[in-house]
Amino acid sequence: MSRKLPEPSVDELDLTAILGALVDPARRTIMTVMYRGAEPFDCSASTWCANLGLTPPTVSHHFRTLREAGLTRTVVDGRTRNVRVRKEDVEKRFPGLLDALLTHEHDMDAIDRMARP
Amino acid sequence: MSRKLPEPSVDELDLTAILGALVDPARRTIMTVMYRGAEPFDCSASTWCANLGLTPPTVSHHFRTLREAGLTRTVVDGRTRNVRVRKEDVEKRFPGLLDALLTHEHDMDAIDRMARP
DNA sequence: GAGAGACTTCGACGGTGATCGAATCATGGC
DNA sequence: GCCATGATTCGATCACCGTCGAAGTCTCTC
Repeated sequence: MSRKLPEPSVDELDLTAILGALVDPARRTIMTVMYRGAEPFDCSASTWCANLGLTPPTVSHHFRTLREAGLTRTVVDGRTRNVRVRKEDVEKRFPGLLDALLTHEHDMDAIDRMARP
Repeated sequence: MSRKLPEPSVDELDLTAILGALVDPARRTIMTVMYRGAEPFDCSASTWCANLGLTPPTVSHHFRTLREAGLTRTVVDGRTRNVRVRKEDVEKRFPGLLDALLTHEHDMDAIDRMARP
C-alpha cells in the first residue's frame, strides 16, 4: 500500500515557484542528481544529509519545497520514500527548462558521491 | 562619450545569481520584454514604473540586480541609459536557458504595453 | 553658472526563507 | 501491544530581499 503526497497538477505549475525552488544550490544539487540518475530514486534522507552537509530537518524541508513546486513526485511506501523528477510534466509546461538548468552544474562532487550504490 | 556599467564576465556568470535575478516576476517581465523586443532598448525608468506599478527606486534596484547577475548590459550615454540583454554571453554559458525561461510568460499585459512606441 | 528634472543611493521596514534543536509522528520488529 | 528507529513538524533565529520615502547625484538647458 502506497500513498502519493500532494503535488500541483501540470496546469498549476508556476514558473516563479519552480525558479524559487531551483535558486537554492542544495535543491539544485538534489534535482541534478535525480534528473541525471536512474529513476525511481531511493532517497534515504540520511544519505542526503551526509552528502549535502545538512541536518534531517533541512533536507526534509528541501524535498517538500521541490514537491510543492511540482518538480518531484513523492510516493510513500511503508517507511521508504520514492522520489522521482516529474520530467514529462515539467517538460510539457516549460519545454527545455530542466535541461537548461540541470545539465551545467559545476560541483559534481555530491553527484558522484550519490551515484555509488 | 558613453560608459559601460560594471558587469560580470562570461566566465563569472553564476547560475544561482541568474536564477535569483529571474525569480522576481517584475524582473522576469523586464527581461521578457527586452528579450523579445528590438534591441538596443530604450528603458526610460518612468515608463517601467508606470507599467510595472513600482516606484523609481525599486525599478532602479531591479535593473541593477539584472546587470550584476550578468543578464543585461547597461551603457550610460548622457542622461539616457541603453540596456540590452546579453543574449550571446548567457547562451554561451547556459545554452537554452533564456529561451526556456522567457518564452512562456503568461502575463503579456506589461509586454504589450511596452511594445507601443 | 544656477536650476530643473530624472535616476540612483541611502536608510528603514516588513516579509520570506534557510537552518537548526527539540518534540512529534509513523513504521517495522520484538 | 510496545519499543526502537528514522523522518517530519514545530518554534526560533538569522540573513536576505523587495519596497518605499528622503536625500543625493548627474545631466541638460537657460
